[in-house]
Amino acid sequence: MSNDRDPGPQLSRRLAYLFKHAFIELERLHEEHLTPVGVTARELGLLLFLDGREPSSQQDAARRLGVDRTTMVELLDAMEHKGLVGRVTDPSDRRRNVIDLTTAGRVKLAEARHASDDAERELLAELDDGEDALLRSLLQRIAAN
Amino acid sequence: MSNDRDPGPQLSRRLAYLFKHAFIELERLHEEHLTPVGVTARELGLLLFLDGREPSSQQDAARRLGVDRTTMVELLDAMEHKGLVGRVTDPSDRRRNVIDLTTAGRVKLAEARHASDDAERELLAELDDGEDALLRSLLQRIAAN
DNA sequence: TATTGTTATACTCTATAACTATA
DNA sequence: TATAGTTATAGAGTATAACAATA
Repeated sequence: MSNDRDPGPQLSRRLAYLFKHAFIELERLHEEHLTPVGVTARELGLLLFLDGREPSSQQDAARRLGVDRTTMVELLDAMEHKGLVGRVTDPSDRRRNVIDLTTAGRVKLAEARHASDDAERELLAELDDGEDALLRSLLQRIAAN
Repeated sequence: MSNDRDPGPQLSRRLAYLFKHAFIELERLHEEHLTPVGVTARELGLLLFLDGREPSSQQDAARRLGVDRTTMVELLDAMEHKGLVGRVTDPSDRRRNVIDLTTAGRVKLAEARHASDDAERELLAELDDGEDALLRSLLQRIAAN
């Protein structure tokens, strides 16, 4: 009996299989490259979201990142504990917490972004620069619809 | 406050975001198109795996589909109950179950494959045929490495 | 009355451990 | 002793419900 993981051509040529494979593999590469930096992929997502943007409430951030607000609480707890973000109650609406990047958060973001770039390059190692750009533009058009 | 789900350009141009979006959206489209057919995406995966292939043991199928053997038990329970697959104890090793597609399973596979084709077309609606083929070949090269 | 952040609880999905029958 | 299938249990991850503070 073969020990292989190949599910055969009927399945492995399906778009769902191909996207799942790329997604899972890129997640694995991100974990590999981000662990030494000390942030998770989701934390990098929030850092990228916060960078170069108006300060945002927790719920706005949660909505835009596609997590619910209870998950956002723990995510921010961890990041605040690491000193990457700060929570400040909005003076104009004291129910809201405004989230902002700390200086340490910006430094960590730069590191994490480089780690993510490495993960992307590793996934696309077989593609040349033109193919890399082409893939991104096709994916962006899919996401835009 | 905007009600949008846009996480901003810093994140939405990242490869991880783009792949995740395509993957999630295609999953959603599959659920939409497969529900009327009466199979799940994972069941379609197993049908595709079994089609045109030597009969396979449960564990071999599980390994190749990337699920563990306990999950395979419930998956096969459901499919056997629907009459799509049969379990036959292997005469040469009575510990093993050989899984085979029933006639009803082959009919259902054809329906489900069409539904999946529809889901793929809907995801790639913005792309022309050449771009569709290009995307698939790029993804296949990524998966092959 | 509605909304934000929070906490506690429930649910879903998958993995782990343990059992049986076969080898 | 080891492996295939099965079942029961545990764990991670996420969503739902309920609560206090504020609007």
